[in-house]
Amino acid sequence: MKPLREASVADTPAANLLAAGRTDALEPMQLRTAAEQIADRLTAAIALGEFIPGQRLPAERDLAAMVGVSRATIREALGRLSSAGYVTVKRGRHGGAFVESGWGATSAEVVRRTLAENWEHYEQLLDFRQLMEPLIAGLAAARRDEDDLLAIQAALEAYRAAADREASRAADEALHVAVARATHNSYLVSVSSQVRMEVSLGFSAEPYSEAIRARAVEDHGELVAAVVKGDAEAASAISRRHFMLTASALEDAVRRARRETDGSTAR
Amino acid sequence: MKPLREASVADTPAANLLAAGRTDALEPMQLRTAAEQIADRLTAAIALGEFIPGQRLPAERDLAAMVGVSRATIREALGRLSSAGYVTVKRGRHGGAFVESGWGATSAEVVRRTLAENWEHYEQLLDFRQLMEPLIAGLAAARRDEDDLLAIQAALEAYRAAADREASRAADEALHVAVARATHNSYLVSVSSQVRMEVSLGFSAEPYSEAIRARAVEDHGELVAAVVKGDAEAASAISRRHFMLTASALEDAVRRARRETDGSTAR
DNA sequence: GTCTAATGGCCTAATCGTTAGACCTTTCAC
DNA sequence: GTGAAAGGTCTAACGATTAGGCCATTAGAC
Repeated sequence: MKPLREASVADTPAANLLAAGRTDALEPMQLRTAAEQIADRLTAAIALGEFIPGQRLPAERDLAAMVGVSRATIREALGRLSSAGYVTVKRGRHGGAFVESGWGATSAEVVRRTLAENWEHYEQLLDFRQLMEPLIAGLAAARRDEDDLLAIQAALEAYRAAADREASRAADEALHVAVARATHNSYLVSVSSQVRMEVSLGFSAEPYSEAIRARAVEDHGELVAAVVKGDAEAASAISRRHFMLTASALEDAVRRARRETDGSTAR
Repeated sequence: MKPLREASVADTPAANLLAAGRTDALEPMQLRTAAEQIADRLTAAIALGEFIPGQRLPAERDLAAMVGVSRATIREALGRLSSAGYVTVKRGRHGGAFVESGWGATSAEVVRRTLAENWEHYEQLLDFRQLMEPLIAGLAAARRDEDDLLAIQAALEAYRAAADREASRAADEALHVAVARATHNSYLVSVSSQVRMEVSLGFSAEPYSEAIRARAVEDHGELVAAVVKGDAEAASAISRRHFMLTASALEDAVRRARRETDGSTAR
């Protein structure tokens, strides 16, 4: 059987860092081949907007050199991305693996089912994000130096200028990385980045509309202002408010999706 | 050359979750064999006190069955633990791999050098711990239910009853796990556990004395009381104080060690 | 229109980690 | 002493990975 969980969206990279419910030292090991791990990395990179839709990944031979692995392995990994619908591959000169937009070959249906199945997991993920991000924002305000401010303000400008949804997401990621870096603690940078990745992979369609974006632009402006002023309290509060909003939007969306799914399928 | 970093203490399992400075998707991959991963897991389990010194690990054939891997692979992993000095292996009936006490075949000298080399890393680790633990304590106080309280109080009793240093560490771990569980967020449980593991592996000799233990017993008592009362503020404050103390003790110890090392070797 | 360079697609031989299983050796409890 | 429970060792087979070469397709340069 196994109609779902074949190459589903949240499947590939879920077994990742922070993985809730972890490695109790004597649990069966899940052997992961190099190709799988590379596929996970690339998926994560796409999810985090390091490659935006329409963009071409490096050539297979270049990827192989960069990652330090043979071309055959890279091809295996790309094959997975391709059959999961994240990229499409074209041949010939200037061919390559191009990031799909819409994320959607592996349609929303699968996403919805996966999400509904792991709902408790995602509740905890959102909860965790709402705890960490205000902490990070407050700390960034307290610790930022001149270089941090420059990076943050540049990222904010880029966010304001972002034209479409995809550019917006990439800029959002960059901004949050810049803020996290301002804490001068690499653990926080790492944790926040991984949380964003999991959120992005889990909820492959984060709610987006002109209204939401307008709101986000405003929030980000306020957040950056607080960080610039060095007002930790304010930065923390703004961050908390911001993520409460987006989280409840997500929760609404999922609840709606869940109702549909429960209606159409048994179990 | 390469006199250090051969099988040094912090070496094996450092490339782990939370790993500060992580996977930028196109960085060279570090292929890790199953044996390496299992060795890391076992090392972590020992570091976290899941196996205490003198205790015997399960028989190779049993480990193989438990982890879901062949005996040859288990032997490879145990070989690493053994040559790193974490366990010693005895043959014959009732033989097996026994956890070393003192942690010390891989003597303090190596530890000191490794620590001094990665000092910025450990500063960030301690910083991170001082941020996360108060958050966890406060949240535990706010969210704990009856079951959590039972578990926490049992762990506290066990800690009070712990006879020697090793038992004390195992009980400490259990108590902190119980508190983290009370947050009802598996990400927090996971993060705090991993931080404790890294601290334990990095500073293989956490300061210990009757005075320190007495202080810890007191702190833990107060912390648990605050959690029981549901007083998040107090729990958070106590936790902050507690970890500030232990962190500065660690920093002192390392500074002292560093001075020695700098005196004896020319970088 | 033809050529050419850059790209993906495909094949092969060799290496290495892993498996399953058998058998040997050591040690201790009875 | 004997037997059972452990670690120690060997082998044949498999699968993932590598290094390298060659083919097929395509876009741009001329």
